[in-house]
Amino acid sequence: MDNRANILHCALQLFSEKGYDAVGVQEVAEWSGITKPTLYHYFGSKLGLLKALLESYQADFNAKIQTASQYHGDLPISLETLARAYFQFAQENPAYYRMQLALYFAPPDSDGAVVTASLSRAQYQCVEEMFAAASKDHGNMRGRQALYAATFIGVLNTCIGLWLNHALTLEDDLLRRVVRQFQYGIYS
Amino acid sequence: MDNRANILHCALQLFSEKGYDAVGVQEVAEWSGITKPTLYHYFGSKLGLLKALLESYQADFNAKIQTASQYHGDLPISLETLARAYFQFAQENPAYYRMQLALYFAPPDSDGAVVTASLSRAQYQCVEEMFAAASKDHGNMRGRQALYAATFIGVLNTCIGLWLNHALTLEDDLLRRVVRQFQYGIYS
DNA sequence: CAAAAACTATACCGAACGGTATACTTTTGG
DNA sequence: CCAAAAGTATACCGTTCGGTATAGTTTTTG
Repeated sequence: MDNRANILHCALQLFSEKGYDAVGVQEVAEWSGITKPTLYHYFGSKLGLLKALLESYQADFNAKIQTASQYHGDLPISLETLARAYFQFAQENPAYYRMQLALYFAPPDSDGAVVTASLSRAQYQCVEEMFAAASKDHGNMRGRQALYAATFIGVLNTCIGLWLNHALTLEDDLLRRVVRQFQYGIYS
Repeated sequence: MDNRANILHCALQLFSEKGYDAVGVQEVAEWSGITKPTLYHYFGSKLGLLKALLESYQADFNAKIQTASQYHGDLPISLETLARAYFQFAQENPAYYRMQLALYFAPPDSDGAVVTASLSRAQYQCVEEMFAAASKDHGNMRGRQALYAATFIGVLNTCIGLWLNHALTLEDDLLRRVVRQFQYGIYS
């Protein structure tokens, strides 16, 4: 068993359930079945552990969003593809999504928020570019790509947040409804 | 100067900027110009301090949302009134709103999330009841009050979150646009 | 005016914090 | 086969954590 991967896995579980600040290095080491110097050998510091964790997942996530946010001339299809990518990633990595969501809304001076900021910005930009591309076909959207990107991601995150707290299920039915509601709102 | 109120004020600033877990009791005491036993005299524990802080603000906030979420037969007006109440409270209490937002998305086993849960549920319920009342006049909405409440609050929180990070301004223009977009999405 | 209640500070508790110096074992490469 | 590099553990560092015992000072109240 790979120690490094195992530490990352245990850290993700703990961070996502209790929060980065509330989890001690000692605790991560114990859950991983190793000792602190081993953890420090691989990650250098507690913050280094968090960075490694974020990078290992976010690279994959951002790549998927990048692919899904390509605009091919049909906005409804693009929105649905994008929403599906978000829902699918969240369902495949619920613990990570929970942690990422908490870090995104974490206080600005916290360690977590600082590290997360740049990673989530890249993703946000992909979506904004999709709306910018679509606005060529939908004149009345012009100049509002940023707001659309933010609110669309916001709605998706709202749904995923509810799903993580078992307040709803991420069915295909919900996805289509949410996308349709958003899309009709734009056309107004 | 009232010590109790002063401690609450300083705690709010620190919690909202650095996060509940990352702030020590000692730190709050120093900023407040008092010592730890004084703080413990008033609040009993660190968690007691957080509870007192939440209750002192949330009572006011929930009352305002309760008032603003009354449905008087006109959904567009209700939505706008409600959105205005959210924006106004956030603008009047930016530090508190930042903290409350962070706590809402905090990991489920963290102290903050447990304390926040019940408070935010009351508010959520007000909004859901508004949509339920409105669905009598809008048949096609029936059965989706919960989803509408969640996504509407989600959009508002998205906007407020962006405003807190200086990514946009909460102008009346934005408010009307967001409300209109949401409302047209419903009618679809 | 005295006694009880409320308030505040000094000094301290054990535990946990993030992090490391040192040494020992295992693996790797010439 | 040996040496260098990588990996791991024991034991410890100083600091800060949340919380408190005790005692002194105000303020309120009978």
